[in-house]
Amino acid sequence: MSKNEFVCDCNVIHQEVVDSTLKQMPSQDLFLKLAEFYKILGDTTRAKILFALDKNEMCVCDIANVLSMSKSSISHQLSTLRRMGIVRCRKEGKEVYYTLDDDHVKGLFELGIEHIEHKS
Amino acid sequence: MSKNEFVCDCNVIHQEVVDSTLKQMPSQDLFLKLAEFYKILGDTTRAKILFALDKNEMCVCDIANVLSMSKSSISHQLSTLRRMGIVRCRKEGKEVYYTLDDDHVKGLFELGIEHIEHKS
DNA sequence: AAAACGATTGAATTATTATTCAACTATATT
DNA sequence: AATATAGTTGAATAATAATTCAATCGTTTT
Repeated sequence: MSKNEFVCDCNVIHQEVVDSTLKQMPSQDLFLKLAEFYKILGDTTRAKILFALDKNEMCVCDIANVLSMSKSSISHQLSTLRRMGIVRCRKEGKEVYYTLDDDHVKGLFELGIEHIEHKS
Repeated sequence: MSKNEFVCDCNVIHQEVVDSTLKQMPSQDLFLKLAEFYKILGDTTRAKILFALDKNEMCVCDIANVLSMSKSSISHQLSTLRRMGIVRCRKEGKEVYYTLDDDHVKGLFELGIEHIEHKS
């Protein structure tokens, strides 16, 4: 039985295409990891933070000021970026300074800008 | 007055850094467009659809079967992808066939995979 | 050692996205 | 023309993610 009644009620399924595609599909795990990665720049706050950090090392307060947002929300975002290994931080007295720690983010930016320019 | 009391209660702001960064920041509009673009692959459903379409042209029902999801949710996602100019469709009888219509998506994929491999 | 300050954290709230469900369109088949 | 089928759509619901708020931590200053 190749047709899954629960998924779809059609009978035009191109079974060969479906099967061959299924065989080539990466694992769910890979898709989850990819999605996690792309989500990084899929939020303007994070994108701005990363863009800013690409220019200068900054403390949380600086970033909050650049983005005109609360320290807390910036800190939350920084903590997810840190967890993902996209930014690194160093403590100096009471302040915590952040820097970019990933080579692929810049590539993402460029690709995105290319896309936008191409589509408009 | 350079210090914005409403944003942040600290007084360690590195004003030169903040100002210079602000000057270099792209417009809010650009960030919104970028975010919209990155969100495309930031969802496993869409990522899978695009990966599948990169392999073969498929009708909605095929895609639903590859992903084991309902026609409706696939159709919703396809409509946003179409709106963004990422996929194209062609009608043939009752069926609608979709194909990839963007050069940057493949680049995104590759960059993402690179990132994942690098970080693990 | 107390107070002040920069930053972080967890829980609650708000905002945003994805999926489902039911109704509907358009084409094809009888 | 009536019925069936592939796909779409809008509104409702469910799931996810971002921000706020209040409390807290660690370091420095007094």
